[in-house]
Amino acid sequence: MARVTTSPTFKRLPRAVREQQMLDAAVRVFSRRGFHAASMDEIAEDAGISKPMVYAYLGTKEELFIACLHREGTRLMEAIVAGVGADLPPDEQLWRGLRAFFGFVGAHRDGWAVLYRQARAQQPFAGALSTMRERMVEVVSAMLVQALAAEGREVRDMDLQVMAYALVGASESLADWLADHPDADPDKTATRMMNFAWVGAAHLLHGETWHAAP
Amino acid sequence: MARVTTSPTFKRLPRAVREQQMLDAAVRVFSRRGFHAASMDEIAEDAGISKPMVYAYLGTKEELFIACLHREGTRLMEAIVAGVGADLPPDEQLWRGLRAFFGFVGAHRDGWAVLYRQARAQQPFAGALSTMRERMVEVVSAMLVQALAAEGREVRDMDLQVMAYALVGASESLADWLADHPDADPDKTATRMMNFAWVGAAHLLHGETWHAAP
DNA sequence: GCGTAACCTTACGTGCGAGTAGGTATGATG
DNA sequence: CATCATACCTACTCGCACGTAAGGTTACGC
Repeated sequence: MARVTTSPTFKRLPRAVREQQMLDAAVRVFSRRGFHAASMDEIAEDAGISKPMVYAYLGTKEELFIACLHREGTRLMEAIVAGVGADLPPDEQLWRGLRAFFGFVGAHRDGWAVLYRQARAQQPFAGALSTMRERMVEVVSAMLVQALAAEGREVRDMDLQVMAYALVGASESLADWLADHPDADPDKTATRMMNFAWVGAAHLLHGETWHAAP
Repeated sequence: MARVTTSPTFKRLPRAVREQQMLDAAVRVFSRRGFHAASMDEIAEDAGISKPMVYAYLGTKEELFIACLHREGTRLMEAIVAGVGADLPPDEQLWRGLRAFFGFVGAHRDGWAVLYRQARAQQPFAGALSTMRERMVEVVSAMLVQALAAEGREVRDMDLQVMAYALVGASESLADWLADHPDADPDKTATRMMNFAWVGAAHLLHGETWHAAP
């Protein structure tokens, strides 16, 4: 033991910085290996640090994963709410929301999308994720309610909820597709989603098409 | 060693039967634990058999999982193609397809849905699953092409593919929802999906509604 | 009735990876 | 310069679960 320490090629860094580096590494490794197959050793190595540091700063493997989930989730939410204005017409709101969403996923392909896939499958995290999804469904539902109010119509709560769920689900699916196709264009994907969701298949087939305002 | 064998409460069974029991158990355990957290011991115990039997009949853990995936996937596909007639009008085709799909998921809640979630997340199986998904997208695409031909229209291949993808994705999402809500009714879910997919949000909001033929 | 093949078991070997013990450098503060 | 906290490391322990060796027991054909 007591080997001469490796030449101090890398400087010491304050905790906050290292934590971010670790989270970056963790997201990378979790996304390419999956939660269980990812080893703490690999994460530590990828972060350019040794394992006990990870335990010291971010705690156990589960806690680390939760931290990843939390950071990425927050970023996504912020990206979306930053894009969508509150008192715009519903189609414009939806369009901006989708645009922000797919833009974000496109910029964080391997990071976010696969992390999402992970959380959905692994038992302990399903809860944490579904909370986030609930929030998105809430947002979409609210939007739909607003649109309905403007029309003077009403729809049963359940139907609305499920519709919002379908919308969110379809978006997640296309996000997966986007994450797997590096050449695909986020904006184009958003436009396609918009057409599917807003105009509807039947009217799409009749030639009706929604498009972004010029 | 050489303990007196446990009283032969359970008879010896032919291979084919035991294999099915093992697959049943495997689906149950994989779905409630996730691939990695599931142990071969637990699967064996759940099947009422000892571990080496599982290895003898179905092979390694990965192979076992693939076998589950294969059986469930085949069943689903059969359920769907059995339901949908080839030369019906497109909306009727879609409706029957959705009905069959949600009916199947409703009947195999914990089994199929969670298994699907697993395969999507775990590295080695993503391929096997995506093959199946491709087939479904193919089917849906073909249906859309047929519908378009009837209208004398044309759409770029890419757009069509992505639309089919969105449709399949939205369905999978609602299937997840269905799997998590034991009280929900599969047919009702199918109807909601049909409304979302066929009529489109915009026209739904204007009061237009698709419904099953009486 | 007796061999042979299929069915089924208990009881391991083994490797990998989560988590930890205990110690070393380095910078800030008096 | 002492001293204290923070950053960081090497080198372990330990349990879990995959996969297997080696052997028992029932059925069935001849």
